[in-house]
Amino acid sequence: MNFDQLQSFVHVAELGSFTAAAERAALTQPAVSLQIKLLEQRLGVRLIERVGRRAQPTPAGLELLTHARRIIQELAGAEESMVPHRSGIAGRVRIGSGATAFIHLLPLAISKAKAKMPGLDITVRIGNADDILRDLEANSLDLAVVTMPASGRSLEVEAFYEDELMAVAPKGAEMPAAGPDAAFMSEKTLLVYEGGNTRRSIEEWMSAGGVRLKPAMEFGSVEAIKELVAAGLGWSILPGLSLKRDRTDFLEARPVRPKLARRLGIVIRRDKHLTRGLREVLKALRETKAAPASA
Amino acid sequence: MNFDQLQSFVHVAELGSFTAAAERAALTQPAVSLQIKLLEQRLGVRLIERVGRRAQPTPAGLELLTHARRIIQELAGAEESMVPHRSGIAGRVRIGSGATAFIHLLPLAISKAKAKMPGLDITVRIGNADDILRDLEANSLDLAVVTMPASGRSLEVEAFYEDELMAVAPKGAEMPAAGPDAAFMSEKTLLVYEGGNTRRSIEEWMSAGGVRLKPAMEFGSVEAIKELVAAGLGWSILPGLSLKRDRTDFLEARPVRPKLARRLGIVIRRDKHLTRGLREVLKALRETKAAPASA
DNA sequence: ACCAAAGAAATCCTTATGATATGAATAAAG
DNA sequence: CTTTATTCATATCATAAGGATTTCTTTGGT
Repeated sequence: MNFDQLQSFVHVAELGSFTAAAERAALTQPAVSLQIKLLEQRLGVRLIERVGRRAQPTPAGLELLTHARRIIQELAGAEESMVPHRSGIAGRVRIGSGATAFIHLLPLAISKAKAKMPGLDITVRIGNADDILRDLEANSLDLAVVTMPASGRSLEVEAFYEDELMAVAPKGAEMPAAGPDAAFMSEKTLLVYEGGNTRRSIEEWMSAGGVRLKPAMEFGSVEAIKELVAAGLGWSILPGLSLKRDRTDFLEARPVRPKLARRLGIVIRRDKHLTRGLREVLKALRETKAAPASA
Repeated sequence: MNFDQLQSFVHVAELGSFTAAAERAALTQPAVSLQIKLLEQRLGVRLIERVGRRAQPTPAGLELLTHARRIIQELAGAEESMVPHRSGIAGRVRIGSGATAFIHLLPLAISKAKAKMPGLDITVRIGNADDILRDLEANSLDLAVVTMPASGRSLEVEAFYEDELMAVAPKGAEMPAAGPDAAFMSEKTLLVYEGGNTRRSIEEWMSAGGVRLKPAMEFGSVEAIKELVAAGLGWSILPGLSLKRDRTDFLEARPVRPKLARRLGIVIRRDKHLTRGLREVLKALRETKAAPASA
């Protein structure tokens, strides 16, 4: 049972002639005869009544005609619906990211990609690196922006942004000009972001400085910590990214000594097919790297 | 663009695997790979994302999936619709009916239709009017015989049989010669058929007579009620149809006053194509109307 | 104007082969 | 002793070549 057979049948029924139907389908007349014959065999029903030189649908043919027309129309609709996808007008990119990277890095990149490709459908999932990477491996995400290192052998990591960690204090607090070191920081009331790679980096940095991290409180939100520090409740060590934009008039920030940075990476599956939308987003991200958070 | 290709695509998308899809279609895996590839080439869109050992539909694929499913379903419908026409004489008519109408009206009509068309395949579904009509609209039934009124804009109703409701009492009970009225009946122990249009008619009839229906017991089977009345457990009001045949020697039956009848209708879909089998059954039914339950 | 038969063309399927990812088992390191 | 790399076996999809089937055209009836 073929589309061609149905199409030919419709033509024959409409035109009342095998020859005319053949002509319209750019076929020879015997080909059409055969198609109808096969269709009739397949369905076990006579579809076209050959009387004299007229070809006329039987009752069964008449009923099939309505079905066939609908099927052909549906088919055209299916084809039609693929056009936006074909021309690269439509697309989808599912991004996973940590909260900080998302807030300060992705909006610009997303808007750039959207400007290039208005039909692009971008979704973002915020989560911790582990979950994000698991989803990436399961291919329920197309792209991730997470703190390195990112494990997983099926994943490809591209260094993307170096985000220096800063000591943060309330405005007016005194801070060593060369930057506070681990010993200095360990004497302050520390509000720390809980969990994640960033937290681990800070712990290692303090260990290297000979002291242990003794957080006074832990929070799940960098934004919350910023507010608390600004209100004078303690010090913190936060990603520079999160300090670029606002609250600078209530906060004192300086790079720690020795320098400590977390490196953000763009992660995709090694075998991921790069759609146009995905390429646009990647390009926009790499451009953002050059001029970060300038918005 | 082939049905097979679409079918394979649907299978791959649903099963998430080329190999599994191949197995289901009784093909080899490369055949399925090729079909998908050709389909993708034809449409100019990537439909299945092959990532790792999993296969999942792209956004374009997801959209095509809905179309493809519909097309395949339409095709099956087309094929199905040819079955009644097949081999001239064979066919199938699916009838839905209430239990009473079925037992006393349909057997005769069915045997008549079968005599005319021995190859005809007739199936009957018993149920309440609502379910039957729903199935009729869904085209999983071809014809229904139910108590009117039958709602449904896509349905065509033909009045078919007037079935007088009779007061039924155990043999020997005294009954007004002109027929019992509502007041009279309300003093008896009443066994009533539960639910349905017939029940509603009786309620209205008693309301019109100034009394309320106070059933002693309700049953789901007219046959059961007949037995109980015959056993002297009470009175009832039943369709005359159900009293024509048997048990007359144990039952006293008389039309109620004022006369009360339920009207049975033949219902088909307005756009239903009349196959020969269906026409035969309709004809047989209309003949039965003239000489009801004489068998 | 449609049907039938035979050869030609195209399509489609299968077998065989290769590449890649996954999962388990094993070895190495903190 | 748990965690992280490495290795190997296995499962999956892609590709290529050969062969079988289908389908079309040509030619000659009815």
